[in-house]
Amino acid sequence: MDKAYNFEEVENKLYRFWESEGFFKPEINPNGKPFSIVLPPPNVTGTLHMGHALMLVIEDVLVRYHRMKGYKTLWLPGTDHAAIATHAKVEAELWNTHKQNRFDLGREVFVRMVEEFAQNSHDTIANQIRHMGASVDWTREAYTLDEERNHAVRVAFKKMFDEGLIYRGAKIVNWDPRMQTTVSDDEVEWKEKESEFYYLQYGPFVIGTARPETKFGDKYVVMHPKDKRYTKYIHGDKIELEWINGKITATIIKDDSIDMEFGTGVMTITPWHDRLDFDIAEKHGLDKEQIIDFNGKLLPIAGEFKGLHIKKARPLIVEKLKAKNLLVKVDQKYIHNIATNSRGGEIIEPQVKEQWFISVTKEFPMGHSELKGIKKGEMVTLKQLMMHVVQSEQITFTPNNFIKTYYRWIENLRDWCISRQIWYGHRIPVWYKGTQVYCDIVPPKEEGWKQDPDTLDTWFSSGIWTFSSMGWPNETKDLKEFHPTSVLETGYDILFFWVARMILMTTYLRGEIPFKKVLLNGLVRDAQKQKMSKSKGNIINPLDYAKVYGTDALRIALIFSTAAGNDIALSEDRVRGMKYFSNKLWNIARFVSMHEVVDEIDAKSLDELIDHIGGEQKLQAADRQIIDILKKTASSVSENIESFRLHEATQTLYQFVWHDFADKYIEQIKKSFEGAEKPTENTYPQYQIAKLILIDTLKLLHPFMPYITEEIYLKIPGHGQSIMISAWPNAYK
RNA sequence: GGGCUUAUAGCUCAGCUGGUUAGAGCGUUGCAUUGACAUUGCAAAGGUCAGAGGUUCGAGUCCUCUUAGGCCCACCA
Repeated sequence: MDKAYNFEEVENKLYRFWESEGFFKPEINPNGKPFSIVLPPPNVTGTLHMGHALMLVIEDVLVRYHRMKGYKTLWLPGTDHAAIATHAKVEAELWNTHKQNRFDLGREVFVRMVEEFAQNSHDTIANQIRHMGASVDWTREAYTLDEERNHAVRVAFKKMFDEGLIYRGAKIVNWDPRMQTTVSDDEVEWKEKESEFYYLQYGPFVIGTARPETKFGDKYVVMHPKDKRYTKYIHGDKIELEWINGKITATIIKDDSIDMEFGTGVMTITPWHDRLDFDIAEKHGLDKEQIIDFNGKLLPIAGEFKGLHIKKARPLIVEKLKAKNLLVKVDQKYIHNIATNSRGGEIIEPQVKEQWFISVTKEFPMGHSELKGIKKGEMVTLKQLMMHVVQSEQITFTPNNFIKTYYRWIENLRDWCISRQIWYGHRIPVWYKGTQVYCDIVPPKEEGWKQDPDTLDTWFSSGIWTFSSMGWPNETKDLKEFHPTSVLETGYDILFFWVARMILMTTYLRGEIPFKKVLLNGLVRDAQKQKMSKSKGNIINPLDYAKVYGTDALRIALIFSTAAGNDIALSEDRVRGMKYFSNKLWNIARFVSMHEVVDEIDAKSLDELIDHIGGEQKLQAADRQIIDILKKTASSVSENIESFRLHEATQTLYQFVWHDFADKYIEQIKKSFEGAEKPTENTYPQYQIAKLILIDTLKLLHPFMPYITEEIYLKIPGHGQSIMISAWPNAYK
């Protein structure tokens, strides 16, 4: 063996070897029980980050372990078109380089541009996945926006449309005036901001607002029915008052959603541009008027301010209010939260707009059901399905405290707005002709139908990923064999976005769960526990570490020190330490292979060897001891992997390899042969014991450090075809 | 406002269902060693397990409260 382990050379060589031999395919264990994971498809928005690396490692450990245990193991790879994220990225770049937006290019040209970008990202990402050593079955790769998946999306949409779960409605949505699209509640990011807070004279009342530019249409004044200050006003009373652009008639509304403690306890409402106001208006059947257009400019209702952008209009409006003596006072340092689009950063302007929604509270008769406790024909809602499968423990969570978070999210869940006005994504399979609406998988044959211009929220297609990636709606062989999947492993930050949506879509569309176990990993932070972000400049490309210390070192460093679900502070020291560990392992192998086996027996396993020498009692004390520790290590590693305590498994292995095997056992062997020219086996095969212990150790380490273990394994005389497909060492007597 | 979560050696963290002298990596100190490995070995220093109370034969581990962080959700006109 070479003096040093050359990981660069080995990694490329071995990955190609594994892949070309078909070891990543489930068919390598044709008769095993199925074990399946779908890779959370990375967004094609650029390159993979450390979080992806962690995800790949955890999943690869589970997959390699099960494969060695003889399971028919499928790890299905793919990438996600990520609709808005990819679209935003390309449009931003277009603006930076050419000062153009998508409307300047037109739909077709722009989409082609995004597609090209997506393809490049895909290629980079696929390469990175390979570098990490991920044993995914590339022959089954899928994309959330390829033709097959598009078909699946249409089928899913149509079914939900036909059953009335997808509906079109004018509701208040989060509108991004710059990107010209709606975004879902989950995509809204709230940012704290300090601004002025104005108190305005509204007839006999004083009302407070941070947004005077929305107040033109305010003709309802709302107070709490129990507020003693306002008992003389009765619900429905009309009062005349002077307002920004002249006299108006206001109507008194009593509603208990008003906070009596806040300000004067009185407010006016702007139903078109505020969710709470919208709800109050809906409740009492009040008028709603649009004040701001979809570009953020004031409409004719604003009178002289018409056509002005709200940012420019505000100071002018305040000035006018002041001149009219309607401005009572201004608080300067009012801190409130403003809604921004997490995909672009623009301030969200709530708007009432016709959009497509999935109803989570509408009752429908359950279709085909393999869910425990829910029968076909039973009336259910999507919310109930989502709750049920977790409450009944058909799906379990690790760490399980996330269950509570999950429940709370569902309890507060509103109908899911699934339409977007961006261009990159699955086009909504609905066509219009006059007032007619047509929904189908294929366009209507007659002329004159126009397709809905909107695209679907990216999470719609990711929601069906566990089965669309296996060929649904066709009942494929894979689907029958591998669905529901065994484990869904992903970051806890997309619990709502993705995990919950998959549960929703899968229980509804297939009447089964998407996965049996959910394993959530934490965020990878830098050594100072800072979130990695571009603006902080502390992003580490996983491959940078892999290049310096080897992929194996990076892999085991990522899982060595942190329990599932906790955030990881990844330090370079840790990765370097793990490189030293690879070196240790390499040198153990060198030592063991230095000595030719000259004994009459060349045993294939420790059991065989022990039998040969006449039973365990014939072993020397040191040998018996190390074999004993190995057995304990093996069973604890298996146990820890199965219960997702991967860090425990690696710590146990580290301890065993370095401190038990190398420091104690091998040092002891060296001593026992001290002075000898060249150690020989004689009658007691101690080097064979060491070799066999090494082989089992390599196997136990293989899921974590696939490359170096394989490289050593292949160098040991009498090895098998590959450690990847060798049997997991759990069968000691 | 609601929920989750963290506080263990100088630093970063393990410690699963409560059970003998609390562990690892890095760092620190001393010694050794150059035929597997200096990316080494042997040894050492270093912790009132945030604080208070409780349950228990026994608590870092369970319960209550306090203090100080972190995260998520809701969103205040």
